[in-house]
Amino acid sequence: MIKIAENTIKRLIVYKKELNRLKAEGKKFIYSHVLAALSGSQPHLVRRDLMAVGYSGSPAHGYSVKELESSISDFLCSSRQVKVILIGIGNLGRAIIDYCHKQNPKIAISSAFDIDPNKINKEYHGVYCFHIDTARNYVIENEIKVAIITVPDSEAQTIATALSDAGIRGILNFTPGRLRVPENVYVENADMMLYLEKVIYFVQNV
Amino acid sequence: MIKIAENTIKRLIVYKKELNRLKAEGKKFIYSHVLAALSGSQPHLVRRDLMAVGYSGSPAHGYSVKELESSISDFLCSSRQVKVILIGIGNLGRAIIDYCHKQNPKIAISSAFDIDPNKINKEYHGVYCFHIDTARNYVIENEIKVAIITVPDSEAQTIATALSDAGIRGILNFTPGRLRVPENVYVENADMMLYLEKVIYFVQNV
DNA sequence: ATCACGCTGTGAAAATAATCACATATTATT
DNA sequence: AATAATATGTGATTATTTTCACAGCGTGAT
Repeated sequence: MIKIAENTIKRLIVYKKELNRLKAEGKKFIYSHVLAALSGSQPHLVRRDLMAVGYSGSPAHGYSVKELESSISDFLCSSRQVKVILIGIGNLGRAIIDYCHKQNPKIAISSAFDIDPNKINKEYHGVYCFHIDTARNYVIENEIKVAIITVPDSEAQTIATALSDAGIRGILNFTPGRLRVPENVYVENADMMLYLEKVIYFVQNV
Repeated sequence: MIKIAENTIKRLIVYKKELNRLKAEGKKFIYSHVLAALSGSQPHLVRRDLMAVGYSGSPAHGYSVKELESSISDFLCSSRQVKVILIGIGNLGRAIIDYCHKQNPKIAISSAFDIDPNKINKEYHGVYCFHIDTARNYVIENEIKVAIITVPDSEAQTIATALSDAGIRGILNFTPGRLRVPENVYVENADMMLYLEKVIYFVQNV
């Protein structure tokens, strides 16, 4: 497989999101410069990025919204549906369940896990919560590949290790600490404080 | 001012976080290769990034943890303390207030705003919540420069426009939509669904 | 006092990413 | 049917970012 730049992936995900919106609005075709404007990108870059996807538009109408959306969607994620688990039913965990629920039908949070007995055996926006100790088996039995970690900092490494042992392949980590995981586990750190610091930097310095 | 790459900024923020942890652990000195390992970076890149900050280490001991932390901190954010407001007391808003509270003493969420009467005039982790219509005046009177938006999608653009008019300079947007704001307002989009899609891509394709 | 070691700081090189520029294609118009 | 207008797709170019490589320095050992 040809190597695709990480930035290209990030932009493709944004294009896809915009295309979905356009599709819902009933728009049929879109030009690279319009998609660029909607996505905070550049027309040249949109076309360059789409080379990776392999979808071709028409000089007359631009890209078919529906076809391009489905091409990018297939490129980014070949499976029909991806099952994800979430560890840690705090405010953040609940926000994510709610959000995912309405946002992307291709991604389903199939179960949640927590250590607090008050949270276990309840449903949150349709997602059932089990005891955290059962997560390991759940991952094995259901061949879960991706987990979202929204537990308190102190628990993060323990659960990351357990999940890695059970065969998880990707973690979205909302914890501020850096997780030590095997080489073959991809970790994306989403430390919200860091985003805030970035905003503050650009406000003060640009 | 010399232009600093956005990636450099992101890494510096991570270095700072790690240095803070090391400081708390009582570590006095650190080498570039250790800091790199802790931050998911490379020794060369650490040294290159630190050129922007202008702090010099010693070949014998590496960098003084305390001094380097404070140099990066000053570089990223010169003010003693930054006041930030948060719009939208949902699960996500509460999670952020809680998190910010314990994470970074230099950044303070000075007030929160919501439209729901049940949430107004209450405190959340010590942050008082006002009616959303008062946000505009609050920004003007307190010279607030940075806002966090965690309202439902449909409200985001309205509040972003109001805040921009009131003189906000940076927005951390947790809403999936792209905000239209004046040129001089910096927007950082933190769409959690996008991070999740990124993880899924790398799990399936790398 | 001298030497060896291992680090930092940085110019230079390599790799990567973004932009340009234009040949090509498609449609609407005359 | 020919022409004009406009957008795509991509080789070439430029800009940016990362990595390399090594001089120079400070420390501890001999």
